[in-house]
Amino acid sequence: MDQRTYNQYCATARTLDLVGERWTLLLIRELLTGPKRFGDLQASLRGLGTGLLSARLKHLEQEGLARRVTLPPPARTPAYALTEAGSELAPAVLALARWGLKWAMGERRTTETFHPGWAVLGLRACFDADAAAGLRAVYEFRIDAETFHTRIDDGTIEALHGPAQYPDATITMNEETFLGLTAQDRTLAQAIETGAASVSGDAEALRRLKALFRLPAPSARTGDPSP
Amino acid sequence: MDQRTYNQYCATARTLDLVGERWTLLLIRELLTGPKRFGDLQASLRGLGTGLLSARLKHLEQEGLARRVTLPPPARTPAYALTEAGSELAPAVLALARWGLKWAMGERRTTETFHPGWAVLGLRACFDADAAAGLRAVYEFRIDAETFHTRIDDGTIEALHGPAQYPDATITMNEETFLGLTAQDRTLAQAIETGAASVSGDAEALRRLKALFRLPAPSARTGDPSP
DNA sequence: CGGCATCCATTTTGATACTG
DNA sequence: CAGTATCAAAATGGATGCCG
Repeated sequence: MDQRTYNQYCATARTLDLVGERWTLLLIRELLTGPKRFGDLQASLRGLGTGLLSARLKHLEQEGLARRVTLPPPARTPAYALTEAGSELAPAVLALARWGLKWAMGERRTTETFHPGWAVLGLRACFDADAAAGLRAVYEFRIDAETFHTRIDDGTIEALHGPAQYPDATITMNEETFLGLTAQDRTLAQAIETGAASVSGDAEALRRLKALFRLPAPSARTGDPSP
Repeated sequence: MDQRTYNQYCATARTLDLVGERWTLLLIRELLTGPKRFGDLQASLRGLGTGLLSARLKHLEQEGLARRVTLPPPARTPAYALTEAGSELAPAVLALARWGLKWAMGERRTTETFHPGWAVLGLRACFDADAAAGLRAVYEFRIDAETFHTRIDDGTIEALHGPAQYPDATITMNEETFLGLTAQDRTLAQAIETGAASVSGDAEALRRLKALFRLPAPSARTGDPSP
């Protein structure tokens, strides 16, 4: 919010003054998985027009949360990346995502768009650091046309859009199968058995994969008091 | 957002559909420190009109995040409290607050309002669980007319508006002194020395107090790339 | 493709007046 | 107090059209 500030000397309000406007946190969600071009951003955010996208990006740039970069060769096209300050919004975005996974997901509505790329952040949201103790591995996921990867290093995780340079293991499936996994309709093992998913690469890394990410058990929101 | 949904099958977007509208997260911030009456909420949120406040509360109620309660005797007046689902937004709100403490606070602007009550959540945001190992104590804070307290129990913290029933220690100061502490202009020890703050109660609890809360070092937002 | 400018219908909001 | 009703101002969404 630019002119429309909350005018509160409060850390939460000051933060929301910067990133609380419509679309802004979703824009940051997109950028948290790596630099994106203007068109990619717009394609991911149906309903956000070019004018508003442009204004939001300018605002983030002005406030030191994002900056324009030129993608390395051979792309050389302009893109947007988060600054350090912007990247550090990850804990907040992940907390919102975790809440949503538990309290707000349910069935996919027919009007809703979906991009496998959104699951990249889901990996971070569901990552179980304890389960990754002593593990060092790079996994590459290929869901339909989208590729992303995650680098686990002993309790830390990095999850980015795009292919990995040297993946230890690769997991491939289509979008429908992938949605089935996130909805916990079936497990990865089951998907592999039926041929809906395929894996390749380091056997040990693949064996440890399933323990790394823990989806919260979905709950229904009721009028019950807080415990 | 009611009609205006992002229409994305994504946990972050679904969450923001529920709580991403203007004022909503600040409303939840208020309720995270205990039930509040309609008038209290409006007083804390300058600029939020009665109409919008009413609409937001209705929306939160409808979505199972808050509910109307009747305050226990002798008050008996209607108020609003969070449900379990609403309370679990605390990690997200605290993450936004932590980000703001590091990247967005700086000087207080002359137009900005301030309520000591906002610091209640700050206590949770800055709480260092490790430093609280083996500690069990209730602290009561009195800043001008506002009173709040925090109950520490071996790595867990609860922070609520209002007085504590059996505080182990009490800390008293005025708003200006309190702001000086949060701005790290001086320490609590210094404030006590100059008589700006006073403490009473269990000496051991007071001795451990200063280690419990760690304010992040403020940083400036620049265009630097994320590391 | 990457972006800005413009126009316009619809929503959201802010501010204030008003009622039980 | 706790809200409802009302209205003007601002933000948004969608559709272009334009330019490098």
